[in-house]
Amino acid sequence: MAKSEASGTRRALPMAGERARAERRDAAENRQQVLAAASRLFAARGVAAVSMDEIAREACVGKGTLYRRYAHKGALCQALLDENTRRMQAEVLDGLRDRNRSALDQLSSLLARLFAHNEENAELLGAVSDAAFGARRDDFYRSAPYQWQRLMVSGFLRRAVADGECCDLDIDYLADTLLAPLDIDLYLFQRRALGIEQARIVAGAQRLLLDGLRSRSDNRQ
Amino acid sequence: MAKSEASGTRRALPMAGERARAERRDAAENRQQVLAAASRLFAARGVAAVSMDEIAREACVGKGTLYRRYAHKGALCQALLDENTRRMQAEVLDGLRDRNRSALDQLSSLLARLFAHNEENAELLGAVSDAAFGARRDDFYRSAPYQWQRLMVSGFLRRAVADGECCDLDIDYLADTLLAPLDIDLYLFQRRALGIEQARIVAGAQRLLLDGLRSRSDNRQ
DNA sequence: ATCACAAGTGGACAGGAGTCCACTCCACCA
DNA sequence: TGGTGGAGTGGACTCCTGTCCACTTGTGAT
Repeated sequence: MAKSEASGTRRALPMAGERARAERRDAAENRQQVLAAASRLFAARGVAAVSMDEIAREACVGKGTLYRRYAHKGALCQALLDENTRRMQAEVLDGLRDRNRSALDQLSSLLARLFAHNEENAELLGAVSDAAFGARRDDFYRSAPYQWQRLMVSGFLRRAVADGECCDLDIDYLADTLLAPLDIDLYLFQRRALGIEQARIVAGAQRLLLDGLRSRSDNRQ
Repeated sequence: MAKSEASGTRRALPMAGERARAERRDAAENRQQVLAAASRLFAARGVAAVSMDEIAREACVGKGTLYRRYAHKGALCQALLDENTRRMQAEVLDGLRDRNRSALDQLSSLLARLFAHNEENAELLGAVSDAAFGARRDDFYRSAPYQWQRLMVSGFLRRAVADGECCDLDIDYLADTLLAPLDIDLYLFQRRALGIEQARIVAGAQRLLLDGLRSRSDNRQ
């Protein structure tokens, strides 16, 4: 439940070249309190039913403190997702070692892993999406987890073109477009409202997208 | 600005088999007031900057009245979009007359027309999307305009399979998935943040999706 | 014309998000 | 070891959404 950034270390910005001061001890404690409280309340009553006020109260912290750390509920949910996100990323990176697989094959696996991530973290991902509106419309697309996905996809695409698996592609456009079917709102609609099982979704997406990318001799225009 | 449902007719539910009473004259007037006020304020200051309170005030109507008609700001925006939506639908239906074009060709045109619709109505579509969160998560996917799009797409897919343009497809899954790249948040990100022009988006989507659908002899699994 | 009642009205209210800012406290430096 | 500046704190406050409900009005039936 505690994210690794917060547990153990006291550094706020572990990046290279930091001028940042150490995170204060009380601040670090409060950060823990907040994440623990949120995770407790969410588990008990569901993300949607818990207000930021309540989280602050449960964490014995003022609202200002809560908002200083997490600009909105979506950011807090991102933080709670952090551990799962890292695990997923590590798994994907692990699969990358197998140099025998073609770029498109690996892209196909990535998609499967990302759909699984959707399935496993549906509620928090939904909350993240809920918070992205108005001025925050593209917060999601600018977020680190999404940009990581985008980076992976465009890497695969570049390699696929280099290896002659595809004729040339508009990679900058496609990177985001290939990820579009993963949209959590769409995914939840297909899973829950239409009752389509995860495996069918993954298979459908892989077939559509991979066939759409693959080189073909009779490629018009 | 006034939607046709409200202008001229006084019937609230023009469906067959209606037991519904006529819409009261005062109610009809207020409906007009509300739409006019909203359209005025939105034009002046942007959708996001206008609150429901203000719209009610500007329309000389109580908040209760406003909410009776439009459950939330998103629904109001849908209503304002109505006229444009109808026009777009009529155009698409018109293009359907040309019986010489293959189903996939027509699907391709549909996509182009839908992207244009996105472009022309970006702000209101964004507001509709903003309102769809939490319990309203899939309001968008259940809305009449979206269901119409879905219907068109699955119709084309069915015809494409029947005509042998595609080998068999998971139409129920694909109908929504083909529409995923039209997601207004994604579209706005690509247009504004990435600076990709509309034509490039349309071309990219058409190529990816249509090639993904088309029958191919070396089609694995 | 008049009546009964459903439809329509509007403002008070509840509750949540997010801001603001005067105040506290601690990590670092000299 | 003490002083200090900036990070951290918390709660009052604003603004907004959406609900509720007592009241009003128009409509179709008689």
